[in-house]
Amino acid sequence: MEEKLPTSLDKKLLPALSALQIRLSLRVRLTPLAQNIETVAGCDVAFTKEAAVAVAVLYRLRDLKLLETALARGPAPLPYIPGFLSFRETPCLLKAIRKLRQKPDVILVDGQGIAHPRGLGLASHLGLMLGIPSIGCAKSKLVGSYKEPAPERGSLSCLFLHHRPVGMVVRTRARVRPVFVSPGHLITLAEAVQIVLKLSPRYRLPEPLRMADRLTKLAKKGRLRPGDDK
DNA sequence: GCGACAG
DNA sequence: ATCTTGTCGC
Repeated sequence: MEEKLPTSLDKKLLPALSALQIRLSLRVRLTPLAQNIETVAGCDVAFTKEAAVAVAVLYRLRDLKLLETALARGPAPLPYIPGFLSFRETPCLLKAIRKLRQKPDVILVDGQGIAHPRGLGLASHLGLMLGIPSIGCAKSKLVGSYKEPAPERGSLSCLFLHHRPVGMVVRTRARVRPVFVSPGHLITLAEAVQIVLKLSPRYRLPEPLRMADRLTKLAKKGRLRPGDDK
């Protein structure tokens, strides 16, 4: 006898989560980085039924060298609901990022920063919880409007929401679909864009996100040693 | 009523 | 995101 429908959540849950996002968004700060950035962490999650597996990788920005990796497993609190992704992925991602031996200067996240209906995308949520500067780099947009950027690598086009610039549509590779960059926390849009371009010298997605995505899928299928590379 | 809709 | 074979292109 099935009593609960996977798609029917408590009627009071989403309104409560929306209120929480609005409250948290007021704490997000879009300020210039206080110091030079040496390391950037990339993170991603993969799901299997109700379980989630997250991976955090640490890169040295200067030469894009992989310094370390961390893995964590956990449950998926909620199903995927547009606008509430952070409540599904944040728990496991936090565990993985906190496992890194060295604290990253910046966190790069596969999702939106402030380019969100209530100004608190996954990247902003994670940065705020950790108190670390964060950048949102999504493969597609959630909200806002923009003009298609030029086909050359490095071309930019502002993403607007309510007449306000909340992100930048960035062409990281010539003639390839652009990515959507938005500041998460403790960083400016301009700084976020520069870092993403620096981390994407050859492929559409920044190296940290490509690596995190690859490791996350390896961990889901085959086995992945606690401390393993490539 | 008709689209849009991070992962 | 996840489910999946072959296939077009550099």
